[in-house]
Amino acid sequence: MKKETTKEKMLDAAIRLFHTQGYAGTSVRDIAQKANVNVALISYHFGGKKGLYEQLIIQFFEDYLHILESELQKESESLKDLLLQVIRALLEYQSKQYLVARMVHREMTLDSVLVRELMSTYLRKEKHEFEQLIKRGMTGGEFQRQPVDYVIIHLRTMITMPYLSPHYLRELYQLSSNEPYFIDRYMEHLTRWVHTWLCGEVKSQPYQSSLSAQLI
Amino acid sequence: MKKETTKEKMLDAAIRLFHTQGYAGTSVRDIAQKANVNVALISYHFGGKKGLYEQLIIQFFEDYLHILESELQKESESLKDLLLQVIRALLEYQSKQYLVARMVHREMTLDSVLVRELMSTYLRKEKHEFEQLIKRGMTGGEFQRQPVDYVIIHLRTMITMPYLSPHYLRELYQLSSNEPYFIDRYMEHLTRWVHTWLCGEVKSQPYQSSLSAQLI
Amino acid sequence: MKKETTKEKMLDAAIRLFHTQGYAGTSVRDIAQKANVNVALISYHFGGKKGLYEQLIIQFFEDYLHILESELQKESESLKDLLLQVIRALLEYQSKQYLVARMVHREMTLDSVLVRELMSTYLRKEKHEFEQLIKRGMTGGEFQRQPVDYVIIHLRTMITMPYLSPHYLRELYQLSSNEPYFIDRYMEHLTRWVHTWLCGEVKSQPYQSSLSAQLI
Amino acid sequence: MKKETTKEKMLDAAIRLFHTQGYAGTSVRDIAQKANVNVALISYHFGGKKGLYEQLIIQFFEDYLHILESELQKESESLKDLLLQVIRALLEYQSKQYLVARMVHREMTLDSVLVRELMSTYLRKEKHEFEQLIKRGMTGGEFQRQPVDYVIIHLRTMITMPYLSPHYLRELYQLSSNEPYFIDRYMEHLTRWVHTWLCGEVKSQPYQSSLSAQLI
DNA sequence: TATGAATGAGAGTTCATTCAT
DNA sequence: AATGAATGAACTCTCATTCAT
Repeated sequence: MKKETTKEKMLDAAIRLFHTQGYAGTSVRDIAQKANVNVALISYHFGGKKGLYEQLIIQFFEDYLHILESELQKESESLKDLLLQVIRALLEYQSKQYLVARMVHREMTLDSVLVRELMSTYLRKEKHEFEQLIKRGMTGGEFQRQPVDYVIIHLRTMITMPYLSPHYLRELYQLSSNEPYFIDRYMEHLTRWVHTWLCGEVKSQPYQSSLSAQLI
Repeated sequence: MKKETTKEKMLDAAIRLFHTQGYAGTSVRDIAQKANVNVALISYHFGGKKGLYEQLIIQFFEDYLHILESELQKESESLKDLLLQVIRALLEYQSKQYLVARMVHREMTLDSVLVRELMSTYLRKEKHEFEQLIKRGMTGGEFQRQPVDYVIIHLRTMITMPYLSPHYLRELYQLSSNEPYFIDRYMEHLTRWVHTWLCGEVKSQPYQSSLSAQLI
Repeated sequence: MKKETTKEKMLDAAIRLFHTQGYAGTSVRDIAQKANVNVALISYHFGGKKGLYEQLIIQFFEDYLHILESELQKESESLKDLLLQVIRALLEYQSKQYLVARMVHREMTLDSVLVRELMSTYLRKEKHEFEQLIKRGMTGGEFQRQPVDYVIIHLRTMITMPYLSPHYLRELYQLSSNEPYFIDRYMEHLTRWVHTWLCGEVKSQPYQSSLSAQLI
Repeated sequence: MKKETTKEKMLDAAIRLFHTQGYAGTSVRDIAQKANVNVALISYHFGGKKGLYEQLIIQFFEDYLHILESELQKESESLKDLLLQVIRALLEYQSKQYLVARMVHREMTLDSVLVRELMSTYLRKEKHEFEQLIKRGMTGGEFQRQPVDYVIIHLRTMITMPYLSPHYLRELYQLSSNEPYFIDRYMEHLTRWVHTWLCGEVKSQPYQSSLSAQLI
């Protein structure tokens, strides 16, 4: 087993606590205690609580965007398949580190200088990439013509929802947004959404799914 | 001009600050200063910061549920129209006091004792009401058969989205979730969603809208 | 006996500690402990350690300048007597609160924003008042003509010396700058200085003083 | 170009910072950063912050006293000239390393164990040397009889003044105590002081100086 | 109701020093 | 001789609440 460095221990502890209690609700002493390291090391290694926090968020967005862009460069039979592939990749990435994902998405609901900066760098790019894809599909006739903005908003809402409302899903539907099982099920739903909504395909027969039959 | 009572001044100030900085990020001194009242009065009137906070949240949910339930008792031509009427009412209610709405929805993304209590009282009821409506529609053939849970999750996600991601909408799409204009536009989108997704109506012709034509 | 208010207790304790250990060498806990009050009250009443410090210094200079100006407006037989009267008044004022005086004069040897501000407000005025007096004496023939600046520097140096070098005086000469006895003795010296140096009076006979005879 | 050793770099940085912010107001990290060396080296080379500090002060006094004593052993026409020669030598020494001089003289205004030790070793010797000189002059009739102690205090005050109040001189009189020009001008003043005060010479004519005429 | 003072706990950060390398 | 990490104590200040008036 690989030994965790002090920095890693601190990052891990911080993620857990920020996720549960939020940034302002978490003290550096909490973090240090959970990580079993000296309190002063947070300032030493990250330049303070805020620095640690921002490092986590920025790292998340860097990786998130990298996945989005590299997925979009892959080849695919159709734009529809490409889109579904991208969606799945983003869900899986978030699922893999769902604590950070939840922390980040909640942070983005606040109105702060940091949030505005993150918006104008990462989310602007994300929006641009989605736009390109959707517009190409519309031009090529694969996607139905409709307001692009609302499509993207709708799409993004559904991609982030499991990490913005994990407790709602868990408490009321016994769904764990961080388990692979959930992604498979959720992808079914999203696939249907892409087919009917975006491509305008007529469903010739009633809904059928071995997996989710019991939920009807 | 009506004079604001001390309690009202405090509530107003608290809403603004909780909305901007979150609960833990707001101090009672901030609130008292913004409300221009003595700090000790927060403990006196609300039994402390937490009491003030909970009062705001509970009041929101009480009203929210009341609207949901009273709308559901109204008569309507079809369940589809009833559903759309409910959606609009909930959007309008949240829009009317969007600061509280944003505060509440963000709070629900945390994991605390309070959240779990709110879930099991208010959101459980909300889920139940939606379930009744959807299931009735499916039984009667008005709605397509599909997993009810995912429909509700999808529905609720779209109803709360404008108040969970207001800054995203504003920064990247110049959309203000608290303006009546937005609700009209957003309802168009949701109406289409209900028609195609829930009712399975085939769109015989390309998307047409005088309002949003320029967005295509 | 009059009861000391909390603010007064804090000011007293702060003076003693700042005097002994300097500003940076004194902690707010030291002050609070010595004053027997809660630490938080320093921030509450003075807006922090720095605020308390500055209040002490500014108060000193305000009073110092007030004494200087009011003494200068008194009537006197000669400018020489007026000057000596002013010197004595300033020495007595400093002696009365010698702890603050020492603290302030030491602070003025540092180079900080605060010091520059104090210089350009209080010490500039002090310089101006001295200048007026000296120049009047020179014009009237009472004082010998010589570089005014150096006279003032010399004068001020001697007025502040007992409070800048109290430990030197105490350790090596057993002189206590805060005792009335010292002022009388020191005034003898300064009187001679004013007579011979400023007025150019010839000393017709060897030095005679009942008080200081033993020191020859 | 000569390369500065690590120890020298640290000493230089320390002098600058102690001079500006005082001992307690300067952190070892400040020093290490300014010197561009590792923090731990301060403890390694000097046994800690205090060690570094004391080394600077003791070095200053050692040199100071050495100059005083060696100047006093030189031959001179008169004691008056010898005294003036000593004064100039001490001013020049302090001027050469005015940062340390200022730091040391300010430190001596505090009340600490270190200060008392320095007093009883170096300043006691300084006092003794001055005493010898003055008393010899009085016995020989060259100096006027008067209280020796006050003469020495007065003398020492004027020798240290430029390094105790450099900012006062700079801000209000545009005088730089560390420039050779200043010493020349200041020596004029001190020479006059020695002549009139100590030797009791009658000034037969008004003050005349090509250098300072404009200051009258 | 309303106020300003007071409280004790805890916040984040910096401190001088020590340690293993 | 030099380094970067680590330590535990101390720093100033703010926290939510309580108290007497």
